[in-house]
Amino acid sequence: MVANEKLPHPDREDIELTSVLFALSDEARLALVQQLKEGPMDMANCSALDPNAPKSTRSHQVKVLREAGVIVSELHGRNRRLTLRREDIDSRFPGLLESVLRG
Amino acid sequence: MVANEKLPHPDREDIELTSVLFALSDEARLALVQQLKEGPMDMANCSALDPNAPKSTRSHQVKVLREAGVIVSELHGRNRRLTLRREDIDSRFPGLLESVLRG
DNA sequence: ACCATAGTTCGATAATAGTTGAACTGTTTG
DNA sequence: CAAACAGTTCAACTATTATCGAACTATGGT
Repeated sequence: MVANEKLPHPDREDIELTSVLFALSDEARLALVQQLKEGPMDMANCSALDPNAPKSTRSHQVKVLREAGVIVSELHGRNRRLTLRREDIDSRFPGLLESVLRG
Repeated sequence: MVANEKLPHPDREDIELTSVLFALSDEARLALVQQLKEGPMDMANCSALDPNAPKSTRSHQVKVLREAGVIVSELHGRNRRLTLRREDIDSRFPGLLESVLRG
């Protein structure tokens, strides 16, 4: 049913505040999240992920956000489609995303 | 007028979101901030700052929060009185502290 | 089947952060 | 003024993160 996952994502109840705050405490990662507030987007199309940076670097930046539970990264064609876990974060930490996405 | 300061604090407008998020992304520092939401408190009385830890360690933990603009550390007798910069943070990033202090 | 695309993973290295003891600064108390 | 108190600063060390090239994996297109 679900697109091939393979990459681990924490369950909603396992999302930790400190991990989320850490993931968002980096300019590049924060910029990506800001971009994703508009809606899901393929990694390849995210201008927030510096296209000049090596792909291993971009992959790592996405990984930190994924492992913290901030975004979902799912296979979509031969791309990775990134989606902000808005409801999960809102449910765990009401108001957090809203305030961060404004900043 | 103001108690002897010496330690630098960023002006309100210089407080950066990523620095604040980073400062709050550590368990020990977050616990201290949680404690300070009740009101100002002297370092020496903060149970959130592990009393068994060396004072250089406690001093460093406080420094990160101070330099990020999360707390004020002012001389008060021979103690340091720590105060959450609630209005400054609220003004810069509305809703952020409220959501973090609940988590 | 083959090749290109879009990533992931691994291993090495660089950069940033955290911990701590020792020496130092400023303040209150005797 | 001297000792005690409360912390800061410094320097060395450890630990965690970030960056990046190279090899690998999976999918789509021809």
